[in-house]
Amino acid sequence: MPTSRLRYPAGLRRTSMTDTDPQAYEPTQIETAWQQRWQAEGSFVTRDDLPREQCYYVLEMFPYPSGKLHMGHVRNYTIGDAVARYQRLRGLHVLHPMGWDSFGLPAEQAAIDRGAHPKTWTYDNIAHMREQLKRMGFSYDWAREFATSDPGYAHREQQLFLELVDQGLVYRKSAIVNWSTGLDCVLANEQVHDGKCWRTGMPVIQKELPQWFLRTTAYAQELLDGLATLDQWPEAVRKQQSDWLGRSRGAEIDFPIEGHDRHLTVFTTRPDTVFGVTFMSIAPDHPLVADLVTEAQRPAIDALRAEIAAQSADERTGADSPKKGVATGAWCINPVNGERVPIYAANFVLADYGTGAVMAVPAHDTRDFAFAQAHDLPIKRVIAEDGVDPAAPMTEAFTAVGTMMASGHFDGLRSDAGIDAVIDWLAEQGHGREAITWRYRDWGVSRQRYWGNPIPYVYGESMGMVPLRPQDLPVSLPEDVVFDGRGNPLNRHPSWATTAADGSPLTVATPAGREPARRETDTLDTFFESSWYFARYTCADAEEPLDRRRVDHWLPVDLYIGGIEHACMHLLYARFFQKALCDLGHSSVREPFKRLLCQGMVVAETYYREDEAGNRTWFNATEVEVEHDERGQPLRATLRQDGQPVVIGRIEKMSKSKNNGVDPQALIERYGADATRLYALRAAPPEKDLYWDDAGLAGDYRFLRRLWTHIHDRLEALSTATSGSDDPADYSAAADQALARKLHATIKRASEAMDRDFAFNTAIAACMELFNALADQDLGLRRRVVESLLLLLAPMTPHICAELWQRLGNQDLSAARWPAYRDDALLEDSIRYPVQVKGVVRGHLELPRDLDRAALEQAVQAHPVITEILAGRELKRLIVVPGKIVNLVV
RNA sequence: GGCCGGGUGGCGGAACUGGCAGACGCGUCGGAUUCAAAAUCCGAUGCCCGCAAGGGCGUGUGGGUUCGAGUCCCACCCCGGCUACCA
Repeated sequence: MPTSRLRYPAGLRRTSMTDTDPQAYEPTQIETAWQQRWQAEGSFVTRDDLPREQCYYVLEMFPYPSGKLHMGHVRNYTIGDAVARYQRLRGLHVLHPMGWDSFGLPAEQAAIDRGAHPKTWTYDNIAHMREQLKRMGFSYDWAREFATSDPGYAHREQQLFLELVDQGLVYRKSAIVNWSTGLDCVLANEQVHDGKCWRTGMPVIQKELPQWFLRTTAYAQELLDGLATLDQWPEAVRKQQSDWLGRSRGAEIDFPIEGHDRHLTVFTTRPDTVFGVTFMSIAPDHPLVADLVTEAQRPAIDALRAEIAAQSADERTGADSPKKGVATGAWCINPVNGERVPIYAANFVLADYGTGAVMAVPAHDTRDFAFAQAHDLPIKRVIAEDGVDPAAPMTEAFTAVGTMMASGHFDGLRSDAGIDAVIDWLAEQGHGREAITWRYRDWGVSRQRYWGNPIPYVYGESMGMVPLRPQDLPVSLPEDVVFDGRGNPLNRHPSWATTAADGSPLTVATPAGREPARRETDTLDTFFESSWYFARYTCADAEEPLDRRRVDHWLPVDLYIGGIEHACMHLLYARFFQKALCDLGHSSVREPFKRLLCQGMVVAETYYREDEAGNRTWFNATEVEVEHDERGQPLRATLRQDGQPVVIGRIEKMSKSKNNGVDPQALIERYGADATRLYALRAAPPEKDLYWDDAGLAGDYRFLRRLWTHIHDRLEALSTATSGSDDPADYSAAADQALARKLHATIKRASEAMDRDFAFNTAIAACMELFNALADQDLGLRRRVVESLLLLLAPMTPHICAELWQRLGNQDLSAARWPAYRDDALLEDSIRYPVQVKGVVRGHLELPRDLDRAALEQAVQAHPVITEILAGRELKRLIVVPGKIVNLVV
């Protein structure tokens, strides 16, 4: 029979008949009651005055208030909450804050689409999502909540911006920028994915504009070095950041230009090949090109430059875009051997990396080799390949280590050692120097948008750009703005840019008095706000941007949880910011996040139909009926509405476009927050993708209800019994001893799973196993086991555990501690050894635990099980591993 | 192309340093209950052969090391993510 999704579980459907039945599991009632109690008692408000070793700071990446919670949030925040509650049970004082990354473009889009003011829209969303978070039972310290668009936060951020200006970390320059055609706005390099805007997917083009930059590259080396200390970060993130920083060491070499008194300076990581240069490549938009080009070549060069200017970033730098080069007609001299080499302008050379010019060594560089072949340029071998005739014609570039040749007095040197030798020699001769180049660029922070934090600068007619004085802050956004989707609304406001806070005309001081001034209308990239919010949580009430004592008390964050998609954006900006904050005197902790957990995506099945044109209509799982064969394999899917088949598509990340999302609100209403949390934690380890399956969630709901019913059916007996000993030795019945041992085994498994890598899934499985083992054992022991289960599950499903704990007659669960286990309590007197023959298990034998190897071997050989297995075969070798296994070799 | 993950039943996933593969959950099948269904409870469930006892095969593929390999080594295939002319 096909199963329908999102069935009402029986316990909920009967509400009208049973809502007075104190025995029924009613998640909504229990959960909201406990949530109100936690709120009223301020259960999760955190102090700042306890010794740091007794404290724990767990943080999840705060959300953009898009309107309502989605499953990704639910998963992320459930993981964080389970950790927070676990650490509290462990006796630690936990800081677990929440807030809102509330500046950003969707608010303006909503204004354009629906006429809602961005501010109203944003704060309405926050109010709704806050209620959803509370309904999930997350244990946040709401006293520290803020939104980054709050005047208080924005004001202090402007103060920090001015401090960064004083520190020399802010500058403005005209630059070629990534311009999103979707947003009408500049993007940072990190926000361009595959040549497209990371938010809208619209093409990104190159445009020249004056821009504000943060000198992030000043910290490039420290950002790279710091990665080595982040040993509790996933290797993948460290690798991505390291690649993004992209440090290369090599040499800058000056090539005199023939007929000019200037040099063409190149950057190379292979100075050992400098004797093999046969041409030069220069970026077409390099400033020297105009001076170099000969009249004959000018039309061709201009054509190449025009082509590049018209290209999008994607077309220009895509891997399979054709490589084009045009001779400039100019030549330069290789300073190491006096050879004359032509200078080409080439589209694959980037003006803003290195020096914007490259020395080309076709014999030892794959791309130069291809270019030389295409343009019929000479290929000159200067590194001999071991075991290969150096005179033989080359069919491909040799890029590995070999022996230097045709390189003057360097001949015979290994090329890897030659790098340093050539750099030293070039420096002596005055032809070059050692150089380090980074792929990482300064962070462009200007955005031509309304709903962002204004950059606190003004422009005077004679004074030019001037930072505001701290006493002139804050710069507040005007409320009366028009949103029509065309450019920056701040720019077109009639008076905001020229009016001071008190309503008078805006002026700026000059040596001769005051002159009219105009405000900067760019606002800050929203990554700016998320670069220091984790520090502000430690002192959300501080008058100053940050209270150093409290920042240093709580930082670094013990565990930071979020998606890996922020590896090179948020996580790198935040690390940069923390270092800058240190140098501004706000902190002395240079790395903000001690341990990082990147949770996987939430994925779900997709269903669709395709029309003749290949357009797909996607259906939500709630609209679809799936049939299985008798093995449980899905056979076909049909749309409920018309009974006609739909295609079962791939499993993909939940998204609007694939219509495979699930609304957490509906799940909470139907199954409760505890069941939803339990599923999010149980169905996959945190760092792996979570496959969404409503039937799985229903199973978790059933587990909770079984737990509830089990205790209630025995409530009178259990609550009047005294919690018994957990020591197997205190029981005589085998079933009691076994249960006591299993209790220790379960606590051990759960504790290790939590401590090692937050493997909630295995911790929960262990709890379910222990629950399944409950039968008619000793009553006191069973009470002990049930109480332990409630404690072990409390981080995951806090409401039901707190409620049952209390109904058993206990004080508040929050005063209790995570149960302890003893290794010696889980050992049995005898061990059931598997007996293998040629690696295949053929039988078992039960032997006392404390036999040593010799005694064990004797016991094994004498055992009838062995004799039977060996019948007719000769034992060649006997392997006995105490405590593990018996293996017979025949 | 480069880098990083990952391939285990019908599905999600277990398996600490090599030691009984498939814990736990879902699904499926059978049974109880029911006028009937839903819900609930009990049982079975890696695949193949067999009435059964039992046997054979099994952790992407092919080799190797070992008494013993999901786990270690070599080669390859497939999937996912990130990155993409960085000199």
